Amino acid sequence: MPELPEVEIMRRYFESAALNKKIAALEFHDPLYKVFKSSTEELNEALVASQFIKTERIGKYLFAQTNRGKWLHLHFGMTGDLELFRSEELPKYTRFVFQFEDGDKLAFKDLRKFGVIQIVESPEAYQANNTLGDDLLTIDPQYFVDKLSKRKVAIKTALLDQKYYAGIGNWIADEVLFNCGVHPKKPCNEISSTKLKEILKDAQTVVLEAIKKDTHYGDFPQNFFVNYRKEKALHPNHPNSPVERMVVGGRGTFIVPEKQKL
DNA sequence: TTATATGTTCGATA
DNA sequence: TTATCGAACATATA
Repeated sequence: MPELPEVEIMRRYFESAALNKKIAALEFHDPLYKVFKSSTEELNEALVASQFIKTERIGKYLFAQTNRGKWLHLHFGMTGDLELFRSEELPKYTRFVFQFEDGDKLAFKDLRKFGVIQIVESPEAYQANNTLGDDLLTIDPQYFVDKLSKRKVAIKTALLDQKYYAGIGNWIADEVLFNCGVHPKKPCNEISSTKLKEILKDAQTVVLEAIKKDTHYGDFPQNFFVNYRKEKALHPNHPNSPVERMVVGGRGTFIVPEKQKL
């Protein structure tokens, strides 16, 4: 479920589901240990009998601090999600469960297992060790221009890179490039500073609106381009220019040809 | 059966 | 050394 807006919505869900509740036990349900980047011992040590006191989000990365100081880091990959439940039966694709003292259980579900669960010292330490940029919403326009204006990569590829600004994913990149009328394969160094600033501004606007409307994947505001993000779809403003699919940076990419030219 | 899917990482190549 | 590219990861659905 996870680009920046969805992770922000998940952060709020996590807070309402888990904050200030004592953790009674943990359950591990991923036999291949793909999503656990910390050992079961380390997770138990840091989490059992403690409680979460605050959360933080950087781009698509969610962090929660325990009252014992350590931070839990959650990443949702392509298909990660959280679900509060009380039944005996596990929600489908559950990989991990927090059992709380009050009987609530919080499942980390992840069909494709691209997600991550681990204990870290702090969000800042994680950022430094993994070359993760600051959250997209806090990025300064001049910094954005400085980081992009000399690169030769396709603009879409650069937008998906989390190194300098974190949070843009595949549909948001397409959304923003459509809004700004930029072809995804356009090399960064051929785009004016003014246009780059417009791209940043639009990305932030899209993200804020998606958060405000409580957007979940497959359920976007009507005016979003993502609703037409499939081959041959007709956007109402461009009835004579059906949506075209291509691959940019290894990702499926959708454009309206008459609006986004190379 | 083949292609595609909300993401990231790592090895190869330029 | 740095920048970029492409494959790989795991699983379901069209």
